[in-house]
Amino acid sequence: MLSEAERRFRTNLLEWWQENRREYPWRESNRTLYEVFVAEFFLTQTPADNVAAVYPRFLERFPTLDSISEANENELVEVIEPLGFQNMRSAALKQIASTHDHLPAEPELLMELPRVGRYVANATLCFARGDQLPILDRNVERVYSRVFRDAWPETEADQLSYTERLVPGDARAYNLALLDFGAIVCGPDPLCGACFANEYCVYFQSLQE
DNA sequence: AAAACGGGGCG
DNA sequence: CGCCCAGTTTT
Repeated sequence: MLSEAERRFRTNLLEWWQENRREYPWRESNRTLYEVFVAEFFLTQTPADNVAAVYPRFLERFPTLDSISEANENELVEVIEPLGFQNMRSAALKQIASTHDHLPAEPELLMELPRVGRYVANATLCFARGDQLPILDRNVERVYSRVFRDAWPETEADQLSYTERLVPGDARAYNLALLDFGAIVCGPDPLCGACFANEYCVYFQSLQE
C-alpha cells in the first residue's frame, strides 16, 4: 500500500521527466544487455559525461564479451584509463569475459560477477530489459530521504524493500526519472523552488518553520 | 586533509 | 548485519 504522498510523487516524477529527461548514448533504444551493462559498470563513481566520452570508442573496440577475452589487458586498460579505476575495472572485465560468453539476465547471477553489486545488477536489467527492479544509489537515497524522511528506513536492506514498493510497471521510465531528478533538482544543494514535490516533501516542509 | 562513493571482504 | 578497506575525485 502506498501513501498519498508516495502516489503523488510517483505520478509527478514521471510527468516532470517527460520534459526534463537527459539523453545519453546508453539510453538509446535497442541497446543490448551487454551495452547497458558496460555503461552501468563504468557509471559507478564516475561522472556520466566522462563515461559518454569513452563509451562509443569502448563499444567499437570491444563490441562483445568475446572481444574482451581475446584482447590483451594492456589495451583494455588504455581504453578505460580516462575513467579511472582502470586496473580494477579491466581485471574484472577480463575475468567476466573469460568465464561467460553471455551475461546472465537475473540480478542474483549478475551480482556473482566481480565488481558487480546490487546497483549495477538492477540498473542493467531494468534499463536494458525493463525489469521491475528498484535502483538505489546515493542520489536515489538522498531524494527519498528528503521527500519521505519520516518513513525512510535506516539500513540499506530496508531501503531496498521500501523502494521496491514504489517501482511501477514502467520501471525503466521511473528509475531513469529518479536518477535525472536527483541530478537536476534534488541534488546535494537542492532547487526546492523549482520542485514539484513541495506540497508533500518532508524536507521542504521542515524548511518552512 | 577529509568526505563521498559502490563494491569487496571480514567477523 | 555492521564495520572497514582500496582507489579515485571533489570539497
